[in-house]
Amino acid sequence: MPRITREEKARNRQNIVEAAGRMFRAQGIDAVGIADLMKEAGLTHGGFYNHFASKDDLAAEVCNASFAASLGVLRQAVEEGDVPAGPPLRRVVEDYLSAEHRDAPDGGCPSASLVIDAGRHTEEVQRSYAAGVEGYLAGFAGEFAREGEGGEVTPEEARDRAVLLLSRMVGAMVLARAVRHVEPELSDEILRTCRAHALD
Amino acid sequence: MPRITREEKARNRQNIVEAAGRMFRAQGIDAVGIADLMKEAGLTHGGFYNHFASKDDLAAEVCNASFAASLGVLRQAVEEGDVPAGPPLRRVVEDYLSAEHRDAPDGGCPSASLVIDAGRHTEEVQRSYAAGVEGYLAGFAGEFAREGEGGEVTPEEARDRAVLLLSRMVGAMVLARAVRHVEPELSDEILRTCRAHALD
DNA sequence: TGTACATCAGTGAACGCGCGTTCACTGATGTAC
DNA sequence: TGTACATCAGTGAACGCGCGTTCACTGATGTAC
Repeated sequence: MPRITREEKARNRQNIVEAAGRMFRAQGIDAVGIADLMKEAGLTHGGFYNHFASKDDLAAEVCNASFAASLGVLRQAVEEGDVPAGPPLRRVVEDYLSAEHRDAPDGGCPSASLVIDAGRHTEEVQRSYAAGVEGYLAGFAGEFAREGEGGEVTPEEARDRAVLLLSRMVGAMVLARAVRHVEPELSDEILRTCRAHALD
Repeated sequence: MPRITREEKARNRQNIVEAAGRMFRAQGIDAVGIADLMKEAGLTHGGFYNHFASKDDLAAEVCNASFAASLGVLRQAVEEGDVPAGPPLRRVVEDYLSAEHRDAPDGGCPSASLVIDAGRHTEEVQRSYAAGVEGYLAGFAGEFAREGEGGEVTPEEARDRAVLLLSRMVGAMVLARAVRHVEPELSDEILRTCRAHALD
């Protein structure tokens, strides 16, 4: 059947990146084999190297793509203000520290799901991850600055608060996920407590 | 040369657990091979199964041992109050969120170094991890209760603060480690900011 | 526009490697008398 | 206490497996005329 159209090739590549994005976040980069993710993308494993130089090459691109998608969702939540009411950052916290986010890492924040994986891979992956973290921090800091409209919040304070918020949310999420299967109540408690006090 | 003394066997077993404790925390459980860690313990790989039923069996024991050792160090810091002055929990935060702890995960807190690994292994490993987290929380909560001596701190508040503190410290540490090689300044900033505000 | 040919994405077998685990063997230790 | 024998911790080769990666092959697409 091959050879295929240029558009089809592009679509296949996109499918690989998206499948890997879900699988890497859910299971970890090393736990997902090339054959697994190619199958998930509807292809066979041999063609992988028509698209990427190596698995680490894909991992770096996946990291970028996952952060981009995740930041997009975040920004949308901030602007549109769907279900949970209140100021944007409060809504972000509610979404982030929800049981749904804990139980579906495949579509969630890569800061949390790839935080250990990133450091154990290529420098390219690490750069990609660090850039994503910076993106999150910038988004949060901007929102803190906007909320403190009276002028009492300096850029430095906004930045500090962003760092504190991300650290808290990432810590709560990784801990909640780690104990979820054996201590569901502890897992819920961590989310609940941090949800209530994350913006203190 | 074998067979060896019972005491020697016990010492060998201890060496394996300690070597694995360091290596698992530094590199992750999956990144360390049986042969690697047996070599580090001064043995050859074949003898591993004279001591443990499987790698996961060892991982669970290592998780327990690492938490026990780590909690011991913590308790000691609280009681003895070495270099950094101030109330115990302040000293714990300073130690925990230090560059030294970030750069030497092999002797550090398993809550941070094994947080992702735990969830990806046996239920036994997860139980072992969860028990360690509970140990940390109990220790922190006890200290919060002791510090709020005027009676204004209820047990529930002490517990909440413990959950918040651990989440913040774990989040800051895993993030700082993840970006350390490519964005050392960001890594330092995360530690510095959280050190300054962890007990707010 | 039509034709001839080069390109190249996908396929699936194969390669080399390292992993967790098993095994036959060794010989000093532990034990029964 | 001394002797004879069973035990079993350590050794290192070997096994099976799955991984990332390579490769020869196919045949529809893209392109040059």
